[in-house]
Amino acid sequence: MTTLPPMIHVVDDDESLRTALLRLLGAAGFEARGYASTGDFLLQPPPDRPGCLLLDVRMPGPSGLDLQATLRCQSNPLPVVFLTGYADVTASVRAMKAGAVDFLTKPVEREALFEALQRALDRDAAQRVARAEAERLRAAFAALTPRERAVFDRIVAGQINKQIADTLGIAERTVKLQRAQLMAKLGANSAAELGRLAERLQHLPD
Amino acid sequence: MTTLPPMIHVVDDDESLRTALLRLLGAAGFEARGYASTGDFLLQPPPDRPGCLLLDVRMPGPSGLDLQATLRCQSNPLPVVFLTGYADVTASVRAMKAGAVDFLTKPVEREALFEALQRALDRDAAQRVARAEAERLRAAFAALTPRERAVFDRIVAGQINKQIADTLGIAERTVKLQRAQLMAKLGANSAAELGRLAERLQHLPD
DNA sequence: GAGACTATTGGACGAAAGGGCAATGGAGCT
DNA sequence: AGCTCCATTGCCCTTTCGTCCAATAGTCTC
Repeated sequence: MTTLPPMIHVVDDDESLRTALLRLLGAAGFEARGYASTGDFLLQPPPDRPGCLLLDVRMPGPSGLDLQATLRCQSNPLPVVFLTGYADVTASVRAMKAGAVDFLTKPVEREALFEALQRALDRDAAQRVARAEAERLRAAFAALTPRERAVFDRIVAGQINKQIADTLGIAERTVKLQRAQLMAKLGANSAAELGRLAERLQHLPD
Repeated sequence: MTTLPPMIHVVDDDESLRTALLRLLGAAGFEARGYASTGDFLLQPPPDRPGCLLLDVRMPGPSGLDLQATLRCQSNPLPVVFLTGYADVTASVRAMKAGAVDFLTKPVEREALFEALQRALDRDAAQRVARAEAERLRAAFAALTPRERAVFDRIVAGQINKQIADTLGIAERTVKLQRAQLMAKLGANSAAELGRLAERLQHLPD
C-alpha cells in the first residue's frame, strides 16, 4: 500500500483568489487542485486519496457548509478548513460543530492557513489509520459463521467450554473446534487477545 | 452515590441580563447561579456537581475564553456554552476549537439557549460516567504490585505461565499465584476479561 | 534476637484447554 | 442410489490452568 502524497482541494468561486491559493500551496510543496463551485467538486469525485478541503462559505449555488454536510454523510470524509470573506458567527459555529478543522477569515495569514491545513492533513492521516484498523476488524468478524460468533461472545463473557456447549446445546468437542477456528480467523493466539478484540469491536461506530 | 440535580453557572457582568437569565432558567426548572465575573466564579469553586457554564465572552477582567482555557486544565471541567453580544468570528472559532458546546449571540432565542444548555448537561453527564469508569480502572491497576503488573502485561501479550516464569526468572508456581492475585484485584474471572481490561486501559488518556 | 509479614517455591491433584483421528449424519450434486 | 463435502461428535492424549498444603528466605518492627 503506497501512500500517495496528500492533495488539497480548494473550492472557491473567486477565480483570482483560487489561483493565488493554488500557487501559494504549490510553492509550499503541497499538491492542490481548484474547483469553482461545490458542484464542480462533487462532479469530480477525487480518488480515495489523502488530503483535505479548503472551502469558501459563500458561493453561488450550494455553500461550503452544504458541501461539508454532504461529505459528512459519506464513508471517508476529508477534513475541512473554511476560508471566508464574511464574518458570520452563525456559520462559523455551525461549521465547527460539524467538525471543521478551522474557520479562517480573509485575508488570511500565510502561517495561519498552513497551520490549519497541516492540522487537517494530520487529522486525515489519523482517520485513515483508524478506519483501516476498523475495517480489518469488521472484515475479520464478518468471516465468522453465526455459530462461531456465538461461541466468541460466550468466551469473552468468561464462560468455559463446557458451559458454552451446554447453553448452545452442542458438544464440548464442537465448541473446542469452533473456538480454534474462530481464533484462527481472528488471528488471535490467546483468550486474552479475544477479549481485546471484543473490546475494540464494541467501541466501533455501528 | 446520589446524583445531585445539575446546576448552571451563569457568568456575565451585565447584572440585569444575568438576573433575567437566572429567572428564565429557574422558571424552566434548572438550578442556576450567577457570577458577575470570571474571578467571582473562580473564587467560589463549586462543589463537584453536575452542571455546565453559560459564559459571556467580553467582561471586565479575564474573558470567558480565559476562563474556559483555565477550566480545561483542571481535572473535571464543566462543559461551556458561550453567550456573547459581539459577533466575533475569531472568538467563536477559538471557543469551539477549545471544546465549547455552543457559541450563541445575543439576543438569544429561548429554545436555542435551552437546547444548547441541555446538550452541555448531557455531555457533562456522559463525561462523568466516562471519568468514573476511568477512575475505577486506574485505581484497580494502581493496586497491583510491580510484579503482578509485569505478569499481567505478559498474560495479555498471549504468553503462557511457563513462558512468563521463564522471562521473569521466577517459578511457574509463583506466576500462577500472582496471576490469581491480580485477577482478584482486577475483578476479572477469565483471561478474556484481562484482555478487555488491557484494551480499555490502553485507551485511557494518560 | 523474636515475631510478624510478605514473596517465593515445591509437590500434587482435578479441571480445563488444545488437538489428532475416526465415525456419524445431513445437504447438495451427478 | 451413490457420491462428496462439511459440520458435528466421541475417544484419547498431552499440556496448561487453578488451587490445595506446606516450606523457605528475606524484610520490617518491636
